[in-house]
Amino acid sequence: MTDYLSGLNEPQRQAVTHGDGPLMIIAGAGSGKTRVLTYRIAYLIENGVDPFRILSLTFTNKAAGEMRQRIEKAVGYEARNIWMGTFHSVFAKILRIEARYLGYTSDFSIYDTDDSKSLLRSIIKEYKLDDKVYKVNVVFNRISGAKNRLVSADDYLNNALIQADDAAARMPEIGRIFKAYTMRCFQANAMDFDDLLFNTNILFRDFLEVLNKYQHKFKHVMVDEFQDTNVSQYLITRKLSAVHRNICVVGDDAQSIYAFRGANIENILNFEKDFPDVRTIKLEQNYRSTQTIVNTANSVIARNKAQLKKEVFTHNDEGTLIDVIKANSDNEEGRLIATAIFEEKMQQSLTNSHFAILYRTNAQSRAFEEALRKLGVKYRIVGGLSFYQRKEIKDLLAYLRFIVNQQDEEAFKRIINLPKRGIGDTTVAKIAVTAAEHNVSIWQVTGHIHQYVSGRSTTPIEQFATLIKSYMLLVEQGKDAYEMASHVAKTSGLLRELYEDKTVEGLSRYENIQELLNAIKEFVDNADNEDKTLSAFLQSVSLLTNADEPDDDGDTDRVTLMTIHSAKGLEFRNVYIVGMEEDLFPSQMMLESRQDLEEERRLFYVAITRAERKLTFSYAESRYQWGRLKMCEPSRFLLEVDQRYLNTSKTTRSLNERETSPSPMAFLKNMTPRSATSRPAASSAHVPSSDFKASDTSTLSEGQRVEHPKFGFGLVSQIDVNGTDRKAVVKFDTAGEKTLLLSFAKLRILE
DNA sequence: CTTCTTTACCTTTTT
DNA sequence: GGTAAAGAAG
Repeated sequence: MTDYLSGLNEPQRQAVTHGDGPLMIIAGAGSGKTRVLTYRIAYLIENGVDPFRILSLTFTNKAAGEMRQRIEKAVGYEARNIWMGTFHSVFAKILRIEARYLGYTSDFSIYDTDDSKSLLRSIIKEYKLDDKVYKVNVVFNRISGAKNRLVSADDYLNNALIQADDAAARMPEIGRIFKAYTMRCFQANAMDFDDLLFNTNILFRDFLEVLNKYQHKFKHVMVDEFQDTNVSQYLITRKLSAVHRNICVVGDDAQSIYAFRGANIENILNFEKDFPDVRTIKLEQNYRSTQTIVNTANSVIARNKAQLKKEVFTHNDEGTLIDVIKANSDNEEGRLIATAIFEEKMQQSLTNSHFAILYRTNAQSRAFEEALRKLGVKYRIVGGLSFYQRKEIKDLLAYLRFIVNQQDEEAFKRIINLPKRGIGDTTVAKIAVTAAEHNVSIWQVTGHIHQYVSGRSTTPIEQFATLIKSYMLLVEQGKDAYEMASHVAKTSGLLRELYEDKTVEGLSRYENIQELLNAIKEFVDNADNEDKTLSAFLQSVSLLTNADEPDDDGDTDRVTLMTIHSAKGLEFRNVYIVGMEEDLFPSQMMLESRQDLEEERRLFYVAITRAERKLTFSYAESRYQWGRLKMCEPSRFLLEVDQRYLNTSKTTRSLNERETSPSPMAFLKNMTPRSATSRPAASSAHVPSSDFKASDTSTLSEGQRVEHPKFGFGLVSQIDVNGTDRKAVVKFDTAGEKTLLLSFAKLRILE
């Protein structure tokens, strides 16, 4: 028996040593899931399974990398040979090998979401459809959703139900757009994120010899975060494991937070149908958190109806109560949290990396960044506008993409006039039309422009084509990714343009390009990467997840700021869940569009269970949104927590209200989220809210004096009309220079 | 064709 | 408030 097994509890040990046959592990939060998965792979290798024949699918590349390291510790360098990565990266790799079966070349481009939307925008325009009706985001989501259910463009068009749906939504042309989009991607030798999975399914469906090859190759298939896989992903793994039937899935239905992108909890139920001989093991003991945290999490998730039976418990100590912090504004919330972290760090002698601030949306990070910076606390932000989404980075990458794949329409559009060559939109459109008319590629037209078009702009176009050809020649001569990238940066004029820009942004862009070049150098120097071509680099870079961002320097002792979604799978000693306000968390959009409070609640559950020792909730009463102040109510989730576990004494600290304010507990109990009319009485010093009657504000105009139940008297300085949404900008006497944007309903006209 | 100005939309979450 | 598309002017 291997020695690492001794540290495991019984269900963990069973999961690790389970031999052949399907296995499902339902792993509660903090139950040592990663450990089990790691040991299980190590165990298989020790028992003679060839690492080459293990496929392990994880949620982020980083998770894969860490797991690989841990396995390496147990079984040695052989761990390098395991097929490990995200669904997208592993199947992109397979598609690259088998591209020709699908009519692609192995140099196919991967369109990110921006590319996809840009292409959709073009198509909607070309079809002369109203882009107010056909909103790119909506169209994109419809198409993406279809592909994740393995519905092709033709299926989509032939499906009466879907067509009726689209007609009802007054977007009957989505099917046609879908079809055109698919064709354009194919012509561009490009796949979007969904295509990587969709096309893998097609590959395995239509080319049995290919399916066979991989079915026999992978003796063991493991899927982590199984609750977040969609149908398309599930079918791939099911097919791959059909021969050996050694499929091991690990998941927790309580942590399913990606239904919005097609993840399907049903997969867990289907799994038992598809593999009737499955062995199911539940890991229910939490090793991560205090009893208070575990119990809090349980009290929250217990409200959900859709869930599997599971009893998460811990033998850890009770721990401290959960602090609840109330702030006047988002900025104050930032200051209070930053201060709390600073003090806690000093008192408990902790390091920055013990702390994480988790929020619902990326936009919330700003206030915390500012406050932490002022206190001199180092932090890192995961996600948000990632490095690879910055303009200058995408520009250089577009050059590289086009050099590798001249069919890449989106890359072409990006670089044809960058730096400025005097080639405008009209010319680009002319090229596109000409290409379509003659049924040739854009590159064919660009490369032989005089054959197709005559005009003044032919000279710069010829120069552009010559430039690209010179780059292509270098690739053929075997230059690696780094040599190519630095050569292109220098000779294309991109770097020069940024160098000449002496503004702060220009400087930072210049540095970003340098940083990208460093990253490429690292890629080339990394011995693990056998293929050092530009093409290989591009494939790897387009599938980085936002958890995969390189740390900007060696200083890893930083407070972590990120969305709850990004925090999945991580743990921190102290966790601050901030922005606990109705309409923010739970998100208004989620409630409106999908009416799915349960997924938001699972998200809350995930956030809570990230904490090991100490948890803090905070919310603000007002928040800047689109540059204007907006009033907020505490989240209903604060009421869903078993109140015994909360310490609300800190909610008073920030109150700049009168002595008459109620105790924080009373405040929490009285509040009724989502009903704007019944604010707690005591928060209005001027008018008890029960007496407050809004007057008819249809005649509200600038310069009028008004009264608000909470803020008292003020002067309307401006009327803000945004579509049907009319709001008043009111300057309040009490709030000093504060100007608030308020809906009419809460205002009473005086005089 | 470029540059400057105006307008609209935006904020869920991510591969 | 910040971006990106559209409009106006040179």
